[in-house]
Amino acid sequence: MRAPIIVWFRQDLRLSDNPALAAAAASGDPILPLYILDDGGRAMGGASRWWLHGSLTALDASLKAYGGALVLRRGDTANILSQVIAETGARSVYWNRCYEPHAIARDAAIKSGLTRRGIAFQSFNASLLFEPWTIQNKAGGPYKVFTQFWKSCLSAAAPEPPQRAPDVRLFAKATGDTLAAWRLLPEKPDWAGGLRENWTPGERGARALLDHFLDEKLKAYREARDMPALEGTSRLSPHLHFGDIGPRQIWQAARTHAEPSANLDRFLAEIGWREFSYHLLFHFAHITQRNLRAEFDRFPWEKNDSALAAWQRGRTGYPIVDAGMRELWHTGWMHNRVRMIVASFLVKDLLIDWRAGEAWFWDTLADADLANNAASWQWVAGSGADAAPYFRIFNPVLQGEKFDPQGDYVRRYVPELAGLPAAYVHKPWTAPAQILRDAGVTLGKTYPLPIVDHAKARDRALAAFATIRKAG
DNA sequence: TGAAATGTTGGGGCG
DNA sequence: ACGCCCCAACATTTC
Repeated sequence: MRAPIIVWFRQDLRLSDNPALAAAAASGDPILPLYILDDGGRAMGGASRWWLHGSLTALDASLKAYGGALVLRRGDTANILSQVIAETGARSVYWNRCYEPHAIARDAAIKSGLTRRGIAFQSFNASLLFEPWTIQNKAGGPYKVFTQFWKSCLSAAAPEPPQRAPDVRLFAKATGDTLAAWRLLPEKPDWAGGLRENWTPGERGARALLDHFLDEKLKAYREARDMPALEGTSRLSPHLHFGDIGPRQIWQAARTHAEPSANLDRFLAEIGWREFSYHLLFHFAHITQRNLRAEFDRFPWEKNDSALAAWQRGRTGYPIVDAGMRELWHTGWMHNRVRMIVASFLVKDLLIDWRAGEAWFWDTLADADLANNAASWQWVAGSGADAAPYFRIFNPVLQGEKFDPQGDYVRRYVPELAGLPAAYVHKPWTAPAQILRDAGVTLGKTYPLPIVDHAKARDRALAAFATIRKAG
């Protein structure tokens, strides 16, 4: 028996468009598919763990169809790899690249360890259309402005077409954990009902969602993408995070499915924002912790635990904000337009540090992704690259009325307001007493009064912004 | 990938 | 008929 190749799965939990797996399969050597759960890094949130369970289940099932099985190990990544190499006599390890700072450092250490022991390794790109070091501005540096970045990407060499799932014929075996033993699913209480109703983790679920989006949604994408009551977006973000699907597959499917159009360009540009986040994180690794724009280090954030808690639980008294936060809590996901609204509210109306919002999203989003999360929060806060200027402050009432005109989104996630007519559903405190009574709403009791006055909060935010602008 | 404040314009009411 | 005022409606500027 020939020595096996370990295919180390990470954020590429799929068989198609998986260059590491394809290369291993092409070698003709037996393949040992391995996934390592390493609790050493930033702890995964509950919704992410739920999703990971589903993706690993699906990947294992796909491998079993070929007569293989996914080997699960838990512990320090480098130690696990050493053990598996020793146990199986593997002579090489293939994987697809990750781009988070800790992953880069970890993988560098692993590579030197493998080199020392004479174990071959190869890494591939499965997760990005344009790897961060391949795109640079005229000065040879990283981009800090999205439109320029994306223009540069679009004029660069086109992404490789995705590869089909290889016909894997030969597997190596090794012992491993059962997935159940990892206890990734919530037990007492089982809060994952909303996730199960909304999502099908894994490669097939991702492909079905993509096809549905291209068939039904793309033609109206530009308008519908901002309406949270509609399913106008692809909802692929958690699948992309775990690698149930890769951006090359989305890119190719979208471009072969649809004629060139503003809708298509806009959709691909959203994939571009993901690329931009990875570009930023790679070149400015500190953005997960620190402001990209240093003048924000002086920003007078306020510590306000009760306001933070009200925001987290969807009890701010602003219906569109509360609907978004409850959608997140219930489904592990939030519509993009609403993410911007709730983030603006936290940072600008409550003056709470974006890092508190980033941490909450990290804990609760199924698509929690270091690059996207940090870059997007800094974008909203104004401290990031190509950021919204700080004075661009969303009015939660106007945003609600503009993007959820009938109030359907609010009614879905804030059922205690469901009886209010559209004219008041985004500002219940302005409703006449009789209308509130008819709707069964008692403000301050069945639904909170606004925890801040937006007009005052806006003035306060502008004043806070002025303090860092003058000084710097 | 805003909103509010301020400025401008033009139609209609009215003396 | 004319000038004046009011104020939507729209545009521009500012935060």
